[in-house]
Amino acid sequence: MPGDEAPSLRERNKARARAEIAAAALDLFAQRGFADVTVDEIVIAAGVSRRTFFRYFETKEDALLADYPELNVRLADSLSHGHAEDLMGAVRASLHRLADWYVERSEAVLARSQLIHDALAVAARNLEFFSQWEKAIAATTADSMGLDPGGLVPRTIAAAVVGAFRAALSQWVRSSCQEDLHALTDQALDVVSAGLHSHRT
Amino acid sequence: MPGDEAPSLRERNKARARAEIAAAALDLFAQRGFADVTVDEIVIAAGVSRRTFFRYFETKEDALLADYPELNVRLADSLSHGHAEDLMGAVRASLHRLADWYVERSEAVLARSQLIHDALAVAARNLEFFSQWEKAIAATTADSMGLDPGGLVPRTIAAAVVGAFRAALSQWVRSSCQEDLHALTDQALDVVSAGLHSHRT
DNA sequence: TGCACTACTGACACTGAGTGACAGTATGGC
DNA sequence: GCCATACTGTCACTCAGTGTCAGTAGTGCA
Repeated sequence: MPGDEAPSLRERNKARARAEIAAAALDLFAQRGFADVTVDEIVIAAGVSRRTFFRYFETKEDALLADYPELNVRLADSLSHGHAEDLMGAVRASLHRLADWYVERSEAVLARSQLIHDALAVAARNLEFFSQWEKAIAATTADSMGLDPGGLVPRTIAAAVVGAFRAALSQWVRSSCQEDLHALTDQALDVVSAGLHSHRT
Repeated sequence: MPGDEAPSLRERNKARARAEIAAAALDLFAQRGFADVTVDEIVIAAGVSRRTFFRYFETKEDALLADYPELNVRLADSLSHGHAEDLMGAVRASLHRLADWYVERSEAVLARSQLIHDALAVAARNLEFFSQWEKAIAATTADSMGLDPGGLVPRTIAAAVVGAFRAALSQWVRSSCQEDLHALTDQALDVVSAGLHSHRT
């Protein structure tokens, strides 16, 4: 299969071009906001043609969320290495791997978080990615429990887990990445893991 | 305040126009899919001008999800009437009121569910509405527990609860609205309420 | 090194969503 | 009936996203 091991010159050029376009876009977005930057301006800044931009990114939103797909494969990879006996442990470990990714890019995450909530279309696109995580976790859950991946219980568990992680991320960003994302993730997972009824007042 | 009690002729005309446009749009979407229908075709079918369409709906997606805002106010209304002593009970009751809404519109829900997943932009917009429910439930939760509505615990609880309801809805649609949505809602809520750890294999 | 083959890019024209401005028409209060 | 206000239609415009095709750079092979 192509793309394995040694990336060719073409592959490397593609990856570099994609990263350069995304960087140029993020730079402009950070200066003037998502809506006020046109694709024309991005491609001029990046030194490529309009058409090339849309070969790398399906939409303008995707240019802002350029590295999310990488995050998806990281989650899928991590989930596939977990032990089926301890489902929640495997899921928890996978989420901590995602947390690592976020912590490594604190500044970029912070710069983007405001932009994401400014434009409704970006916010919606952002949620799409979380829903992909839910699918992946539901599949793993169903697999370990011998259930239908589209069934009620796996989907409920996946939604609760990803929801917990979203809450942790949100709190982390609110603290300007000062709090410990791993600790927040554990706290949020503890809430859903122990059960919501224990939070009666 | 205007709009209360007796709706004027203007108000009724607006509501009717909006409903007619949405009906014309849904009809065309059902025939040929979301992407293959242009706004021009919708406005011709509805007998209004292009500009009028965009006065009633911000985007083409919103024309398909026309009655969702109504659902949001129903949730907010229901939550505000709950007793603070029994948070989970109030939330559960509110979700059942939403379930009623869906059950009343089974055919329309079914017709739309396919369209929603066909177009990525619609699916993303759809998730936006669920995230508004999360905000509302997080606010209620925070209120009843004396916490920050944007804090970790209320957001985690809200995400888990709404996630459970989404899973129930999804399972209901998969059964072509044949299963009992209220029972599915209760089952999903029981999963998150009892705690995920109880689902170890 | 030279030659074909394939992947990628740029240029151009086009469709369609969404917006701003303004003139015309219907509604509600007097 | 008259006037202020809300609503609608028309027109012109910007910009996102797509199809096509010719040109160029990277790759495999002799």
